[in-house]
Amino acid sequence: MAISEKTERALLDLGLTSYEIKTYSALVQYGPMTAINISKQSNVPYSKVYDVLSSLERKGWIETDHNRPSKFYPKPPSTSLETMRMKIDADRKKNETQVISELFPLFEKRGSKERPDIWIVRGQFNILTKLKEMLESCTTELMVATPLVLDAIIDLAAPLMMTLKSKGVRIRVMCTENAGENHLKSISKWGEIRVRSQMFAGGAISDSREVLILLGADEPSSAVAIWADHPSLANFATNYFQYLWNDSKPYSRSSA
Amino acid sequence: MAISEKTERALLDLGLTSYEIKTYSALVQYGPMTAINISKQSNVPYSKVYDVLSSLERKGWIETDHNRPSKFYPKPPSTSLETMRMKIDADRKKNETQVISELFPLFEKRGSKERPDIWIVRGQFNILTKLKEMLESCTTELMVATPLVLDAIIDLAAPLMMTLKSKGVRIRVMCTENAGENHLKSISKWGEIRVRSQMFAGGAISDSREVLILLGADEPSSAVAIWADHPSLANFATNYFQYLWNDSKPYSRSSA
DNA sequence: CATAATTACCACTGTTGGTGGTGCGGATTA
DNA sequence: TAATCCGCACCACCAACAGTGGTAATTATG
Repeated sequence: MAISEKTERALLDLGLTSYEIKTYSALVQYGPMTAINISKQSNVPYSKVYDVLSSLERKGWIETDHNRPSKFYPKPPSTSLETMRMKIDADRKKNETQVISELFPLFEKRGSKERPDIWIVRGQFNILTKLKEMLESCTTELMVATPLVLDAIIDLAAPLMMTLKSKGVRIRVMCTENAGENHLKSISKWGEIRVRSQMFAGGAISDSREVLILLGADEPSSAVAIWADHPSLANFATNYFQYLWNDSKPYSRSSA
Repeated sequence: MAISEKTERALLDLGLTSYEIKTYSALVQYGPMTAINISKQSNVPYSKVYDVLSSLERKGWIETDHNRPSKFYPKPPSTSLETMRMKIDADRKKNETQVISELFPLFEKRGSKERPDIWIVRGQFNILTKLKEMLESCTTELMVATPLVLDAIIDLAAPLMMTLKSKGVRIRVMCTENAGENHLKSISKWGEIRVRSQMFAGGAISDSREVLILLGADEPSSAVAIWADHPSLANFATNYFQYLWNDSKPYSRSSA
């Protein structure tokens, strides 16, 4: 057998067909070959090999001299992936500007005032987006409680947090004791940290006004959160956070 | 009618179905609505509306209160696009690391020495990738001749060029007189420029050793280039470039 | 409380585009 | 002429989607 099922899945997701995967992985494993040998090694019908090869060349995964018989050379996976990313990003950017230029004016005209002030937000990515919205409008104070520290959140938040800090926003983060040392360190660059042994739900409070409460789920895709702009809910959450905060141990860096 | 064909195409490319497009654009145009009204405005069969709406919510294009009747709210297009980008990038990163971790060792083991030293490179993106490879291995001297200045190239090249310059590489760029002032200015940040009235083909020469010759085409996707590591071809190209260079006018910034 | 109206949702069918799979035939070279 | 190279044409299959039917749940109304 050729490559692991996981890698095959990954390549499929990246937009290769199963023939293309067989062909490329054969080239990578056994080195440059002619079409015939590729067909033998990869079990791709010979009459399809040229379709597949030209498609792979177009997509940037292989190169070919144009001799007779042609030999085909795999590019390094890193190069292929980068070419692919360039192509996709370029296409997407074009689409995005097109969409924004036409739809955003319509959206703005309506105004978005009719939005209610409490929402159920479903799905990890929607939650992250909401969180980002919150961070962008935060001006004086941010409180975060998180039972588990998600890489995704750190990645997303870090740059925004830095700018927040430079604007003088007080940032407090509370996590559980099992959080990784690395995460804590990177957080401590922009916020105060306290740790506690147990925590039941996560959340964020911005300016004691906006609240996001995370209701964890087994799968990230089915995660649910409540976002609210209600003063009362915000007050309640703020109070509760204060209580927990006072009941938690300050975290001090090993280097401090 | 609702939105332009171009935007519809763009949204399709971004992964929405035609029902989803109708639904979302109706929401953007007429503001938040209930399912029934959405069905009427968008001409999506009522019995399908909930499927479509929940799919749109999952993808991050709309939000909903969960009342009876539910009202549905479009998110700003910019937000939707960003959520989408986050999701795609995350998936892709996972796939990429998986692929690299498994395939790159195989690739390295074979070594890529068997590669011939002259190549036909097809397609704009493959050419750009090749160019990047050249830039990365360039150590002392770079010559570029370009009849038309492509934004894509500038974008790609600028950061690399800066590092090249800081490593002491001499960079010379030759273009035609009709090149835009902006482009020339940004190029002049990292290289010497000369302009001439006419030029028939573009190309790049790195360290008088590696050559890339551009054979223009009508469509960018069918562009073709020749890349070579042949000393003789490189010498010929270098000579020719020198001749053209001496025959061209230096470009001086208006601000200089 | 019973009934009608509305809302929310489910199940099925036909179509379509893309891919896997197979055969053939023209072109090129020895 | 024979063998190999290259590519086209075709069919079967599958997943995703447009489109159509209907049913359960909830709410309004007499």
